[in-house]
Amino acid sequence: MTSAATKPRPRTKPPEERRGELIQAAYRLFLEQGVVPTTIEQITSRADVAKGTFYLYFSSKEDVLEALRDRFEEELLVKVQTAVATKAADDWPGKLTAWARAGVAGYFDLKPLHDVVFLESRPAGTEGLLDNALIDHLLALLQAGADAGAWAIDDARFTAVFLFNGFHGVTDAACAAEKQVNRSRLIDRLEQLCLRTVGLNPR
Amino acid sequence: MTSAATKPRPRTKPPEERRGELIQAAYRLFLEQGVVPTTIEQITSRADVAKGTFYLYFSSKEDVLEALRDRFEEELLVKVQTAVATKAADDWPGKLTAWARAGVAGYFDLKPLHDVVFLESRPAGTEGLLDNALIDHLLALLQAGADAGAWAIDDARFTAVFLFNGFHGVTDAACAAEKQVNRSRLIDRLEQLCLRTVGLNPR
Amino acid sequence: MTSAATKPRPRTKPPEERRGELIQAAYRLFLEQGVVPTTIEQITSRADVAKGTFYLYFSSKEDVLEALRDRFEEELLVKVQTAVATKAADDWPGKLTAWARAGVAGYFDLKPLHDVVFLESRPAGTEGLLDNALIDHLLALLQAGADAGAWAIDDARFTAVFLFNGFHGVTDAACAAEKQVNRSRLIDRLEQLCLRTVGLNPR
Amino acid sequence: MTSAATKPRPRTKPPEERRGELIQAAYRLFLEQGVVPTTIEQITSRADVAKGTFYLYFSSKEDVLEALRDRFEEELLVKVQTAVATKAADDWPGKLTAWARAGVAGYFDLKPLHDVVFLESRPAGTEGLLDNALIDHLLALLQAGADAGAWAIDDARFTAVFLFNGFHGVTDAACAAEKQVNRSRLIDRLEQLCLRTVGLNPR
DNA sequence: AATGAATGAGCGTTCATTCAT
DNA sequence: CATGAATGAACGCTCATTCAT
Repeated sequence: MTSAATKPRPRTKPPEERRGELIQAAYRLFLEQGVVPTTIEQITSRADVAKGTFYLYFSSKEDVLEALRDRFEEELLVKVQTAVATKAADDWPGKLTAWARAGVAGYFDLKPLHDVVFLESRPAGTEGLLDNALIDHLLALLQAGADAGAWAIDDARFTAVFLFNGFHGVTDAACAAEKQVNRSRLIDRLEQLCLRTVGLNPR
Repeated sequence: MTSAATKPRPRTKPPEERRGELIQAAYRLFLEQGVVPTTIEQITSRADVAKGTFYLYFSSKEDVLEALRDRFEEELLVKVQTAVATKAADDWPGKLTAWARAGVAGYFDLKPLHDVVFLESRPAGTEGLLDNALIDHLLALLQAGADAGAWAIDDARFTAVFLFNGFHGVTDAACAAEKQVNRSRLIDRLEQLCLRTVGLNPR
Repeated sequence: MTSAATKPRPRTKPPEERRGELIQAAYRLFLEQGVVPTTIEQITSRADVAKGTFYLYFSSKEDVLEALRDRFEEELLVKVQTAVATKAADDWPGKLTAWARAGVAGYFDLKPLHDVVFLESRPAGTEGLLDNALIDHLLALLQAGADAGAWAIDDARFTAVFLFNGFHGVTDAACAAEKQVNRSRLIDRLEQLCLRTVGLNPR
Repeated sequence: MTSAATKPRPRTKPPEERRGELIQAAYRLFLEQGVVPTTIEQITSRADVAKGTFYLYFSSKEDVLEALRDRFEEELLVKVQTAVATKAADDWPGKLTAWARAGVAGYFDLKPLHDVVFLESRPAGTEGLLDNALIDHLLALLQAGADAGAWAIDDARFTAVFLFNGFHGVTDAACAAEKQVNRSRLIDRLEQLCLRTVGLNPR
């Protein structure tokens, strides 16, 4: 009974592409209206597929958020890893400050995504711990520096968690201050605190 | 048609009491099943009042959470203030470590409440900044210590935010590690980092 | 436990006064927001009494509307009766046109009340018949005129209903035309139709 | 877990059919119990669909009433137009009385529907004017007759409104008189008044 | 693979009415 | 007479999910 004039849209696409389109549609809607008010129907409509198709790729809205969280972590981790790697192998303070600098820059770049996936929704567990890939990377850095005698820390994981959360807090605070913060001042101060945290007391 | 056995429950109570019972009922349910799955009906049923009565005291579920948030902040602030006040007026490192110690203890005590009101639900704004009463108190402490020449910090607010978030993160992490963590070790390490953060480098 | 500062408002008033205040409060609210959206609470609050007091004077919202309907009918009837009575006993066309003229004027004056009680709510029965006091009065007039040989009508009640509804319709239509209609033209035309209806064909 | 006996009712139907079934279910319920007491749930239950399905086709109960109103107006208009069209082009009194005759017959036939959509609920505006398609049709008829010199009327719209409302009132009154009224007598009298209204004074 | 009509449990919210004080 | 805290039935509406096509 469907009219012959129905446009013969290609009824199929590579799964990865479909999935990506759905994620992108969801992301934009989350940004525009928030996570909770966004309905599956809006997502599929934006992605130009039928409602049922959503469930071919995801099992729920939470599932999409999971995917976005992975994306966030991955992107930020790459930025930080790259920045740290540019430093000389034995320039441990340099590596640490590069970590801070890249972290700040990355957070600012990914702020919208970050807010959607960590503020508006709730992963599952406890909170700061959940940016785990970042913390693990920082942990490895701190441990390596300690092993090399660059600084003295009692418990690398403890320090990593502390440092990461402190960094996270001040960066959030800076973002929250509406007007474009003085980012270089933020980095300066953060660098100082990073160094202090590992027992390197400049000045 | 109502059975003669209908209990003649007192039809009225002091408003503060009713309100308190509703808050308490909601709190317990939030703890047991989480915030989102808890319905107004369950709350009123637990508080042994009719559904409509809820709306005499609150305008929505979010409203109850607000009340719980206020309760959390108030209780924690009192604990911290009290602890800091016990220290000699010029014992700045002592005050700072007392802050950390009381903060940890308080967080452990109030953890369930904390999780309900800050992890499961979302206040409004950005996150760590929102424990504002705590940060403000710490800010005042840092500023006073700096004025007294006890330590050197560039930006008291920045440092307070950093310190608070670092503290928050490690405490959360400790709580998350299911087994009863070694709390004194946590406090020791946190004290060290607090002192380092303000430029006092022990050892 | 109530504070001694509570104003000692006179706790009692003559019943008729209380009742009148409630009716007046309800009427104003019906006008402002419509009948359905107006709650008992708003009415009592406006009348500055407690909710329960309403039920001392009325059994429901419908009950208040009933009272307002009575008021409307009474007021309009008086206007019309008065106008008709000014005419000479044998001036039947004069009486009929006076009826129309006073009816139009009365409707215009009482329009807000009319709309509240006849348009927004529903009396009970069928509609046009319900302005019964008016129709009965018109019926008596038509019958008397017919008996006096002033006009020829087959069925006085039938004619009264027809005339009343025609009159009602054109008056409503005139009111509905936002801008202040030319009321004298309305009356002129209506007079003509009244006379034609009873078989007096002017011109 | 659903019983194996769950009937595999066809999950889909042509939209127009579904819509029609919902309208019909609503209509019957409105008739049986009135508009206000009828709930969406009853409508869907009667139509043998789920509650949510209602909102696929209508946005509210008022929306269904709108549909019923359209149906009423359309049906009555067709009856009247057809009747008028049977008369000779120059038989103006014939056309007018045919209008009245068909109108009465139509009202009697559609009375239940009429009461539901115009008495129990409220369209939006002022009342009698709202049967506009009917009035417009009558207006055209009166105007054409006047242009042809068949009768003399000052203001065709005014006369149409008057006539329509008079007709409506007497028809309602006749319906309201429970016992099957003498319909031919009603029509006779109405015809006479129609003619008088346009200045044709029989006898 | 894709569709989208249909589902229905579930929720928040309102408010007329009661009755112990 | 008057109060107003408490009631609780009732309702409209949403939307994640299913499944026959």
